[in-house]
Amino acid sequence: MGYSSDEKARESLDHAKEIVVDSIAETMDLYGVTRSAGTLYGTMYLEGDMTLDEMREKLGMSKPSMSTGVKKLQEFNVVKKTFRKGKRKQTYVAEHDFFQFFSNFFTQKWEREAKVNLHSIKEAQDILLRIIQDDNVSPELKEEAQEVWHIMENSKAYYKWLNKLVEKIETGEIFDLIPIDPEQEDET
Amino acid sequence: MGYSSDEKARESLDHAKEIVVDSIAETMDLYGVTRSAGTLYGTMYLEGDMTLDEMREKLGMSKPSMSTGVKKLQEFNVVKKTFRKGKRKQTYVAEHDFFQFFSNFFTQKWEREAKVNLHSIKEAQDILLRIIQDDNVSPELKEEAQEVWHIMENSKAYYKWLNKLVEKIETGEIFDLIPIDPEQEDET
DNA sequence: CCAAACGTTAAAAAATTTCTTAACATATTA
DNA sequence: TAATATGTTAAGAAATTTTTTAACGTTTGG
Repeated sequence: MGYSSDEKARESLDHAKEIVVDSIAETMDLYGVTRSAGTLYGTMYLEGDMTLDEMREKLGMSKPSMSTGVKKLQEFNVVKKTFRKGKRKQTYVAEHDFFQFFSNFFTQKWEREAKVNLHSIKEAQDILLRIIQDDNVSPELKEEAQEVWHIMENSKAYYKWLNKLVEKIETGEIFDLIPIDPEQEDET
Repeated sequence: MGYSSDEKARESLDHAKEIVVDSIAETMDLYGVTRSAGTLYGTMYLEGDMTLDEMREKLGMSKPSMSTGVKKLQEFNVVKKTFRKGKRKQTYVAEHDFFQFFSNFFTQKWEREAKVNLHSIKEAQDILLRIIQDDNVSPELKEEAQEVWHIMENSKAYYKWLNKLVEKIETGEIFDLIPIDPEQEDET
């Protein structure tokens, strides 16, 4: 009894998962993560911890693809290795707290942005200063150099703010400033 | 007098700009914007308003590339059309307030993320609920459906928080919560 | 200590994306 | 109104990225 119902239900269940996994993949695509890595993350998010072979089977892709996909997700700090008792194969688990995902993903990028750009600005401003202080350079060029110098100088405030934002997120202070809404009652 | 100095100075100045433009392009690459669009933005940021032909010449690329590049940047709300007096050609200007850039760029993505995912979750949860309430489905499958339902339910809080964050940024409240550091004195 | 399993790396193939050339539509000016 | 300038679209070419197959080293279990 209910055997055929189970078959249909299984199909529905998988379909429901697919909808959300695709949605997660599309979202990650927005931020420059490839769709397949996004699908991988989404799948692990809903299925729980998985081995490379389980991923391969689920996504219908090759094992090296899974391996490199997982590696990329690990770079973003949203997937970690785990152990499954008695199992020989390595398993991996997706960060399933999206707040933590947000934190790990964006702070890493913003930190890098601030660092890289502040460094470039320093380098560029040094060059510009040498032009500005060189008496053999025409006033027109000096003025242009000064303009560019100022544009760069002004942008520093942004990168410094970005670093502050990163800190507020890493310490969790951000959730004092912008609280997470309390959970609603379950409907089930 | 100083003519050869000017030539060298011009070269230095351009080099200084390039360093920062490259840096900006690399940063935008981090967020999934192509390097050429990033370079385009960075160039406009330092050079001021430009026509498509000026971009073409500066970047050494074709005009249609410039056209599509600008269009993409407009989608991200970081480039706008402007008018240059007496000029027939259309000019474009890059958002040169990085705080505004940040706001325009990320709130758009986060808004989309929240909308797309909340919609998918609704759709998926409807399907899952039908399984859960179907008496012909085996308890094992029901339980799995319920587990997945809960995972999805829990994630809603994140998307709601994301919408709050977007609002705080759009209204500028975020800068009350995380103030921009006061500018330092000029060194020139 | 041998054999099989596992995961990664390397090279080749496939797919996608980006860019260019060419054609087109629209608008401007003479 | 004709001729030219401007920007976009479309189709093809080029380049890059992603994926797979194959080979390799390492580990584990018999």
